[in-house]
Amino acid sequence: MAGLTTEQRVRRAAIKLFAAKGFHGTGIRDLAQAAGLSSASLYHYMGTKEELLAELMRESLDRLLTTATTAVSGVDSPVERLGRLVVLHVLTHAAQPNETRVVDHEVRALSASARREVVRLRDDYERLWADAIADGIRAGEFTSPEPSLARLALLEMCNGVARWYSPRGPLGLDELATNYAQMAMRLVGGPEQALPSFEYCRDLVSKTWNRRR
Amino acid sequence: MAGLTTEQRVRRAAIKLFAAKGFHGTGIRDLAQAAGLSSASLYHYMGTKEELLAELMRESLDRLLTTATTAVSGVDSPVERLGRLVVLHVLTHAAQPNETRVVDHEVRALSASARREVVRLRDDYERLWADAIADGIRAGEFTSPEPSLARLALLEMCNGVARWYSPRGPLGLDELATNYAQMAMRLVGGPEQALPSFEYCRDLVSKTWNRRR
Amino acid sequence: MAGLTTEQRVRRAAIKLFAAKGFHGTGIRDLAQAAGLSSASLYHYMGTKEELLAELMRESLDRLLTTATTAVSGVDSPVERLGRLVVLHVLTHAAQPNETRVVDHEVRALSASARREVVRLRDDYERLWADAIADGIRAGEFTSPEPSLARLALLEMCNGVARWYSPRGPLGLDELATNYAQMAMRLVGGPEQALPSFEYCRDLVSKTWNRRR
Amino acid sequence: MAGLTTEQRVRRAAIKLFAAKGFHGTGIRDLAQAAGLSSASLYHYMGTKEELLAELMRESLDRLLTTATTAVSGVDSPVERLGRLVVLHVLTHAAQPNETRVVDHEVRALSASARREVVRLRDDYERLWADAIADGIRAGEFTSPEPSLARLALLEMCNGVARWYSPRGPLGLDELATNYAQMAMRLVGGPEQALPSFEYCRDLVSKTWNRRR
DNA sequence: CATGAATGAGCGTTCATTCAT
DNA sequence: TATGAATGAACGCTCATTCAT
Repeated sequence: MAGLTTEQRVRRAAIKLFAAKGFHGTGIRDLAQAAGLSSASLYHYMGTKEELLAELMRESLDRLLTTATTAVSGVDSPVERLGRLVVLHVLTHAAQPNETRVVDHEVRALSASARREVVRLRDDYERLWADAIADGIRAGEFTSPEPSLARLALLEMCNGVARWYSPRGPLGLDELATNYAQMAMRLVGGPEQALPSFEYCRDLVSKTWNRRR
Repeated sequence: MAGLTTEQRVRRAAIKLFAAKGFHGTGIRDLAQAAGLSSASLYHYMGTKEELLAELMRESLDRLLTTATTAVSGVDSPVERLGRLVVLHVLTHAAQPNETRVVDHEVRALSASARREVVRLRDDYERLWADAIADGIRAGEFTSPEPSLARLALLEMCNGVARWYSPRGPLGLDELATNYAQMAMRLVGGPEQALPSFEYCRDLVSKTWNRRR
Repeated sequence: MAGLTTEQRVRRAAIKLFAAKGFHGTGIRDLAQAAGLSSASLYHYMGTKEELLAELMRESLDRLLTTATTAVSGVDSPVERLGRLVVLHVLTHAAQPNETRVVDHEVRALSASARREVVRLRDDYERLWADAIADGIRAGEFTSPEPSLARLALLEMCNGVARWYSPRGPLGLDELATNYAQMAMRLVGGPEQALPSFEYCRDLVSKTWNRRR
Repeated sequence: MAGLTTEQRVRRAAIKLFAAKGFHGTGIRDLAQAAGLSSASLYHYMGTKEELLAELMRESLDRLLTTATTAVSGVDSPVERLGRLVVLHVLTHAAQPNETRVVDHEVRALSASARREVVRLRDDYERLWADAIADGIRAGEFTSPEPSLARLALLEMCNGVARWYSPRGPLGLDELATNYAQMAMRLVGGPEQALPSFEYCRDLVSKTWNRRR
């Protein structure tokens, strides 16, 4: 925990606890204890508990969206674009499972207005996937009878990684990502040997998440 | 709500609310109101809130496991088995999204002992998938470099259905299930034209879920 | 429990539980279970919980007062009267410890009006002791500088029996009663060899408590 | 109430209410009101209601045991020892009737483990009495056919003081204590003119109870 | 910055009691 | 007689939040 500001410690504690026990299952006192503060002091570093959640979610989605936009912009090949999206998504979910779980599970805990923002970010992100799939079909590289279904299936299957992947397990990040990219390509009927550069994606993810808020 | 016993009304209310707001986000008074009772009366029909959750989860998983076991037992072809599992899973998640969401999201809210039971049921269920995939690979019908990854990817992708499918949307249950079966076959490199009987699976699911507890 | 009416079972259960856990520590459901009834059925045999307590206390005190009045009326000797009071009191407290404990501990749980009745009965009972002591002093058989103090000391010391006496312990009822009578005589400076008839008192107590309500 | 910390106010309120209405008859809201706090604030100054009770009882018994041990240690004469024990006990029960009533009445409300501690303290205390009586008999100064009975009778008779003594009544503490010492001596057949120093005992009690926790 | 103190509101649960059957 | 069903009120306790210091 050395080198972290108190605010960062609060946010880390929140992410960890919200991921592990849920937003409603995490008390303000749990948070305070995990951050090494009194519960009163917590309020120097956050608004309400719900505002903290909203911030964390917006930030996580922001990073994901930014990274993905960077990765696919200017890339013509839909195959390459979809491949990059899958690998980025999987790497992010494997490397930041707590952030990811919070984003995926706690939308319902947000107030209406915060939820709207988050949903909009999520929609923007999913559009990148939808576009890659649609372009791939148009270009004759993918064959999906129901492109929306494919998108949803792909996203859910990749989200799942956050729920079970462990760096102490048998699979390295590269194998994990490559396998998922292959499964994704198969799922949309694309060329499965055409996989994106793992190193490129890994560096992109790492750059995004090491950048301090 | 006609024709339901009070206990059933309580359980339905619990499933709906736990699915919508989470276990910790649902108060006993919410539950009572949704069931049309006072909060004191609730306790004629349940033990503690947590015991109610545990019962609901066990029952849902029990049904899923029973249905799936029925569907695959005695079937030799791994392709047919996996196909049926996918269709059953998708139909169940589309038709009973609340039960399913609770099962998938609220394991962490269970006490240690209840969690053990639920995890065991889930493990039994996943074994059916693992066996079908492993047998398919052995028989040369599937080609998956990492069978466990394939199983996890398939399950997560099918779970997702409960989060977004709406019977009022453009897709019917048959299209939904058939598409998922096709995507699943592609994902494991199997023969995608060999799809299981939708009617058979639909009847099985319907029989399981119409049976009153 | 054979041969008891349901009402008697209820009263016995109440006495036992009120003695063991206190009036406020005993729930209506405890009572029902101990009496072998549903809590609703209980109300066929009692008024409110508090009325039940009041009845039990009045009845116990009534018996004690009646027995004691019988034992001392027409007896001239204050020594004999005080001796009988001590033996009766001790025997009652040893044989009916639950009734006694309730009477001694739960006055505060009564409503004002019920408390008044109970206190009046108690006062009548204590008057018998006060008279015996005063007469003994007047007759030169007792020497107590503060007769009220002696009365209170005697009563409390005898009440204590209900808190610890066990028929399975080393002391029989006769030794117990005789010893207490001796200690009492000493305490008021009376002739300690002049002890009342144990058999007479035992029979009186036994007659009083075997009489069904 | 001036000069008291909030914690002390809470404890005083608890002692007063537990004594007056019993542990189970006292609600957390009663406690809060008597202490001048909200029921939530109460929990800054105590653990659970039951832990508060246990603390209060342990502390009261601790003081009693300490005072009594001080008073009798190094004293050879059993007559003097028993006399001091009686006077200390009576003074304590007259001066701190609430503490005393709680200790004497609410043992049953304790959890098993707290009860064990309290009973052990009580046993240690009663041993001082048992030793004084046994030594007195051995020395030929007391004549008690059943020493245990004498001990129990003495203790109960002295406990009673807390139930009725009022400083606004006709008796001063000195008369009260002296009379009880005399009655006690008579009860065990000891020399009743040999009474312990009232002033010594009064100062000891007062020192013990004025010491702030 | 940091926190002890404080609280209104609410938590899950149990209370004593009633009543239709 | 007997009870399942029902409930308003209260239980002991924790919640997220504020604020004076």
